[in-house]
Amino acid sequence: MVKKVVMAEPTSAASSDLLGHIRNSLSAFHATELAIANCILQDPVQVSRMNISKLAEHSDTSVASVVRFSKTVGYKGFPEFRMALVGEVSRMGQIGIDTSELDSGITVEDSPAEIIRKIAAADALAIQATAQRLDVASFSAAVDAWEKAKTIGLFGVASGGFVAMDLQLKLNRQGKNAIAWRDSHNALTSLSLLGPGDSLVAISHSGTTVDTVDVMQEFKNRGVTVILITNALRSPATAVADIVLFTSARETTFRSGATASRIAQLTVVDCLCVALAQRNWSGTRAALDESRAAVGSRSGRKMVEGNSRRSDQKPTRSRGGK
Amino acid sequence: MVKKVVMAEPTSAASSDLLGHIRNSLSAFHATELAIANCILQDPVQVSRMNISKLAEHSDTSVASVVRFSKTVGYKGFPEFRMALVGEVSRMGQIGIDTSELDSGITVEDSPAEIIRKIAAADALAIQATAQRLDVASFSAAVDAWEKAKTIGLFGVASGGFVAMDLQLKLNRQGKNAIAWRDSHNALTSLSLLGPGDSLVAISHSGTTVDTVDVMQEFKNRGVTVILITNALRSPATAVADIVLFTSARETTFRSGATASRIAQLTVVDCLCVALAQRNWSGTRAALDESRAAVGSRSGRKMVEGNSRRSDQKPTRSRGGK
DNA sequence: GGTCTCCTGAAGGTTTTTTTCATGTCTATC
DNA sequence: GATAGACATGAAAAAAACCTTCAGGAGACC
Repeated sequence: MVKKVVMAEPTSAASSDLLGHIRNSLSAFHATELAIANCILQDPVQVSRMNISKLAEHSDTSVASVVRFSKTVGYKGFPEFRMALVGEVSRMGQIGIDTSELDSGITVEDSPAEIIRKIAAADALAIQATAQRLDVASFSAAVDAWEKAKTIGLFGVASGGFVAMDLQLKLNRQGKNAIAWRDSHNALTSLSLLGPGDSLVAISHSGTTVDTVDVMQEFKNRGVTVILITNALRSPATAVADIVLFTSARETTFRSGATASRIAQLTVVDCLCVALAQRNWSGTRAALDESRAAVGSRSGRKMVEGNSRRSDQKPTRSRGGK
Repeated sequence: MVKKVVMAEPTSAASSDLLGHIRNSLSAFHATELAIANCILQDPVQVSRMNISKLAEHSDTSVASVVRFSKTVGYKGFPEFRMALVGEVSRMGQIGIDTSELDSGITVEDSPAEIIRKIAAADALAIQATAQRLDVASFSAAVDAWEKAKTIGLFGVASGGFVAMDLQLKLNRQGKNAIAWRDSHNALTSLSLLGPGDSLVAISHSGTTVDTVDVMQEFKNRGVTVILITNALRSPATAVADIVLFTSARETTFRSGATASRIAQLTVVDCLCVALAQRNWSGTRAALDESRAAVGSRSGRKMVEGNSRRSDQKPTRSRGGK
């Protein structure tokens, strides 16, 4: 009465290697089961989206056979099986954005869906690569410089200017004095706003923009700590900067290429701001902490709640719409 | 007016941040939706094994509400939703912490390296989740609208304004007429610049900014096609827009949270621009393409299967394969 | 060559999901 | 303050997906 000796443990939809299991069992399958198995192995992603009749049709078998197959490999029925397959596929998909594809860029034949996928992959990759390569020492040094600075100057041209302005917004929100300039004339006119101990952040993808280098040099001459955010390993700008933070966006064809870089810049800038906020916060928090310790009820290490000071945080629970 | 083209891509079982998306949208949900969402967030694993009636019962709602909920968060129906949930759960099980860590946010004790890692992870996730759930039909509709438009208006306040300006730069570079406004007064003063057939892009993370909604409404009254880029599932702004493109950035503690969203916005905007460029490009490039085809180097990797269920939707292009 | 076993698909029955519709609640407006 | 409209909600009917039963048929063994 026993049907078969295949079997995994029943109904464990979680972590078994379903596809491997099927592949291993190929020899034990009958004709129709084999047809179904091949369909599944050949394109699990597609199959995971089919309903039972689609799969039956696609494998030139019948609905009943698919049900039997599902049971044979160890599930209560087709829905169970499909859920396991979905889980498997989802896990597999997690592993790989294959980066080789990125270099090929976007072609005229690419569908909208493919465009989206490719660009998103490139952007996400840029962020991750940037985070990975970001030199922690330089990063900390930059935060130090910011913390020390009375005023922070920000400079970027074209799209880099938007990052600078964005950064100004973020810093101001923290109560930090910051001014963004988007052209060298304005920046140099305001030269006297910064002095020794202050800090200038220059944002330049290529690091070759003449204006940017000029501005950096002038401020540096005044004793201002110059921080550069750039994608280019070596450039006129890196030569001038005191602290360099590298983004790692790879250029792809068909796009201005700067977008991934800008996104990476934003991420870096965001990290810096959070790190700065963290310091201030822990500073103001120290007093509070001490007094609380004095009362003796010190329990939580978590900082999340309450005491929002001027910070832009929302209360943890109520998210969304403001 | 007519039906809006909203909602996320159907059948995407792969890697979007479903739970984060739900958590983000909590504030936009009604009572019953909230009950369902809480059930899901509280124990996704368990829920992923329930059928629709079990979930309805478990959340003290009705099956109809569960179906509506599934659609609201962007799936064609409950099975689709459950499959996505299964995928999510499966991945979480594999990686372990991952996304839950994001919610804990950044603590005072985090080292700079940890700050970088967490923020980068959040930003990268935002991009991937956004790409995954971006509705291809809406996306294409937006590109259509742009292609048709004589002039494109762009509106965003605060940091959304930077995205708008950035976008203007990109469009201008393509030779497309575009104007970015960063406050409603300027925008409304220039009302007459756009007319029927033209297009307005509004960028609003929360979708609740009064100025933005006002501007959208005014332009819509003039017959302008209004495109909205937002993170909020339901908001005053989504009610007005003709085409909605959703970003999926998860709010985290300790940060304004808008940064991940802004990065996602940039990615979306970049995709749109590339898609637009591709069309123009394919126009000028058609000849070349044909000649290439004549030589026979076209490798057809067409994806089969029009995936036709009851089509209450526009036949979006066949999705990209994997 | 006959019989037996067991695979196979079609048809019908059951469960699950979706849609429709009536009801109640909330909001906006006069 | 009352009324109309919009909208959320659940019950029930309709549709879809799924499972089981049953009869036919291919291959194996005697």
